[in-house]
Amino acid sequence: MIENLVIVESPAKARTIERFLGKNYSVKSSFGHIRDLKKKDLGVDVEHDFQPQYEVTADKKTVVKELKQLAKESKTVWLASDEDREGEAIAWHLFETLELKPDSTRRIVFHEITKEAIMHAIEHPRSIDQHLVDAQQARRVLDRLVGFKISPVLWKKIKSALSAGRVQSVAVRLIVEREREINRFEEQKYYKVSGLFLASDDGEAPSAVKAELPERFQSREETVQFLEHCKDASFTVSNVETKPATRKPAPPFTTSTLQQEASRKLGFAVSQTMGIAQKLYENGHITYMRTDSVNLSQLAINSAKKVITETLGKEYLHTRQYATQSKGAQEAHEAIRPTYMDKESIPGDAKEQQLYSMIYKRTLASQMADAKLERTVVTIAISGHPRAFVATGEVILFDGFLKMYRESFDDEKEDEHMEMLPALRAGDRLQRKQIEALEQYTAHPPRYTEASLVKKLETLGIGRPSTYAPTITTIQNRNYVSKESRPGKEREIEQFVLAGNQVTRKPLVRHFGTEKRKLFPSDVGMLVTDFLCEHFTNIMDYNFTAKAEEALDNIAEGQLQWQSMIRDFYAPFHANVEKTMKESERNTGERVLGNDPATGAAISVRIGRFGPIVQVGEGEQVRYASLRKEQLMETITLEEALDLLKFPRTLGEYEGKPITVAIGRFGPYVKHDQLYANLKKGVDDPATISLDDAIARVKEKRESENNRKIREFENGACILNGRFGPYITFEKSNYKIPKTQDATLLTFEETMEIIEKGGDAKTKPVKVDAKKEAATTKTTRRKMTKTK
DNA sequence: CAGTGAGCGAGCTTCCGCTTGACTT
Repeated sequence: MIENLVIVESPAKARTIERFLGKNYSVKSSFGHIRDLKKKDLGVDVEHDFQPQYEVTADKKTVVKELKQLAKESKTVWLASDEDREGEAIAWHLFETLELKPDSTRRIVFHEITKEAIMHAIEHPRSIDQHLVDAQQARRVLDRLVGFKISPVLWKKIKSALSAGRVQSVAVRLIVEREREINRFEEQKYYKVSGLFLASDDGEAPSAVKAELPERFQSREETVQFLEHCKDASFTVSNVETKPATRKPAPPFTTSTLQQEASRKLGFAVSQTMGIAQKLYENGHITYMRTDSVNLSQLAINSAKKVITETLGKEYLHTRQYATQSKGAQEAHEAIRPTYMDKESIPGDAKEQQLYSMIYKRTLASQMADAKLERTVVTIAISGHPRAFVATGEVILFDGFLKMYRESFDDEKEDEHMEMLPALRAGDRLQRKQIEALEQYTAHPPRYTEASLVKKLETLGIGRPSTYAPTITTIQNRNYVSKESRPGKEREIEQFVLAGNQVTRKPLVRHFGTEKRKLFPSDVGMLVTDFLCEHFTNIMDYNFTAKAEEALDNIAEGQLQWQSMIRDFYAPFHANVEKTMKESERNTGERVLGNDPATGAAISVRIGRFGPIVQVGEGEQVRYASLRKEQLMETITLEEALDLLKFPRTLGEYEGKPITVAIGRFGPYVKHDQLYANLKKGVDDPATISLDDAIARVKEKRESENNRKIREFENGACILNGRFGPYITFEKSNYKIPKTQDATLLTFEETMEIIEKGGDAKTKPVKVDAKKEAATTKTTRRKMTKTK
C-alpha cells in the first residue's frame, strides 16, 4: 500500500519533487496529456451537443495502465499538473481515466519547485475546476472542427494530403503576404554620403571624426555636385550636444525569446533550440523550457543577487520583477533560467554549453543595473551649403548589465557600432580628409526567419510555447513554405570619392539581397492561402484566435457554457464547408502566360500532381516542365517559362548513346545511358554547355560512383559507401552491415546472409510520392545528427 | 548522400497542445 501518489506532467519534475516529499509519497508523471479526441474521424458528435469522443492516446496506454494500478493501491492521489487550461484538463482526464474517487483525490498546484511551495500546496488542496476544464474542451473541439472539416475541402479542391488549421494556416498567410509585399516593393536608388575629418591638432595626435550626411541624394548629378562643392569648402563644428542615456536589460527568457536569440546569436533552428533546451532541462541545468512567463522565483532572484554582488560588486545589482505582456499568456511556469544561478558553465557538448551560457548571462543580466551612457551628436557645417554632416558618438559611463549580456535584434547592422568622438567644441575647424558617396538601394521588408515568425505569432496570441516549433515544422512538411538561403544578385554600383582635390568615380561590385535561412512560400502555400481567405475569411483573420480566447476566458469564469460557444461557431461554419465543397471549382491556380512565338501554342502554369509545372500546347503535342525552386507561378514571365521548356536538350552522342541536359528537382544535370550527373554550380550553364563539358561531367560521375562502390557481386548486390558508413544495396533495398563485420572483407555468402536476415527490418520498396519521401528522409536525418 | 517524375482501379491524408523517447538509410 502506498500512502500518497502524486502525478505531475513531466518525469524530470517528478524526480525533483520526490526528493522533497520523502518516502510517504510516490511521485509519477503522466507525460502530458493521456487522452485525446478519437484519432480517426471527427471525434466530436456534432449531432449530440458536440459530445467529445475521447480515447487513451496510443503511446500512453502503458503509462495509464501503470498509474491506474498505483492509484488503486494508494490512499490519496494528488493531481499536480500545471495550473493552466491544459493542466486542469490533464487532471480531469486523469481523474476520469484512472477512475479516481472524489474522496481520495486532491487537486494541487504549485508555482515553484521548492520544498516550501510543495508543502504549502499539499496543505491547500482544491477540487478540479470544471469551468477551466470546459474551456480546454472548447479549445480542443474548436481546433478539431476547424482542422478536420477544412482539410478535406482542400483535398478535394486543391490537392490530396494538404491541411488547414487555426494556427498553421495563419502562419502560412503571414509568409505569403510578406512575399507579396516584397514583390510589390519598388526599390529606390540613392547615394549615401559619409566623410572623414580630422580634429585640429592641439599638440597631441589629431583624432579622426567619422560623420554622415543624414539626407540621401536621389540622383548622381546632385551627388557629384555636392562633392564638387566640398572640394573647396571649409568644415566647422556648429553644434555639440551631449545627452545622458540609460539602457535597461531585457527580461529573462521565455520559449519565444529564447528561440529568437538562439537564432540570431547562435544560428540555431527553432526545433534545434528546443531539442538542446530539453537536454539541459532533463540534466537538471535549467528550468522548464516551454513557458510564456518572464517571472523569476524569489529563490532565483536571491541567488542571482548573491552571484552578482560577489563577483561584480554591489553597484552592478538591481533586482527586478518582470511582468508578462504577451497576449494569451497562461504563466504556469517560471521564465527559463539556470537551476543553479552560481553555475557559470555546465558539462555537455558545445551547443548545450552555448545555449546554457546564453541563458545564464541573460538571467543574471536581468537582475543587474541599467547601463549609463553619454550620447554626443556633433553637427559639422559646410561653408556655402545648407546641409551639414552629423557625427554621433557614444561613451559608456557605467556598463551595468552590458558587462554580462547584450541583446541582439533582427534589424541590426554590423557596421553600426558607435565610436568615441574626440573632444570637440562649437567653432572648431575640421580638416577634411575624404568624402565618399556610395550608391545604395532601399531594402524590401524582410522575409521571416523561423524565429521572427514565432515572434509574430506570439504577438498575435496565436500558438503556445509547446507548439511554436512543431507548427514551423508542419508548414514546411506540407510544402507550404520552405526555409532557404539564396545568394542574391551581384550588382555593379558606383562610388564617388573626394580625396585631395579630386572627385573620382569608382565602379564597385556588391552583393544585394542575400537571404539566409529565410521562409519562402511555395505555389501551393499561396494557392491554399488564397483559397482559405476567400472561403474561410473568419478563420484566416489574424484576430480569430484572440476572439476565441475571449470566449474561452468567459467559459473559464463560468459565464458561458462551452457547447454554446461551439454551437455559435459551428452552424455558419458548417454551412460554409458544405457550400464550398459543392460550389467551388477545383483550383490548380492556372495562369495563362501567353503563346509560344514559334508555334503559337498556349503556355500556362498550374499545380500538377508533383508540384508547379509549365505546360505548352495540348493533346498529342503537349509538353511539360517543372518550375525551378526559386520561381513562383505568380511571378514567372513568359520568357522564363520558355527557357524552362528548352529542356531536355540533346547535345550529341557519346559512346554511341545520346547525351541530354535537363533541369530536375535538384538542379541542372546531364543524362547519359542511365547515368545522371549534376552540372557544376557557377561553372556550367545548362543553356550553353558544350558536348565536351557534358562528357567531362559524365566521366567525373563515373569516377565518383566507382569510389563509392566497395564491391559488386554477380547477382547485383553491392557494398557501397554511404553517409552512415558502408551498407549493402540489393534489388532496390538497403541493408545495414552489423558493426561486428568489416565491410571490405564481406564474402558473397556473408552479404546474402545479411540481406536474408535484414528481411523484416529493411525498407519496403514501395512507391511513394517523391516529395514526401524527400521530406521524411530529411527529418530523420536531422534527428540523427541531433542525437549525436 | 541520393534523387531527376508527371493520376485506371482503392484508400489514405487532416487539427492544437500537453509530454518524451524511438528511429536507425
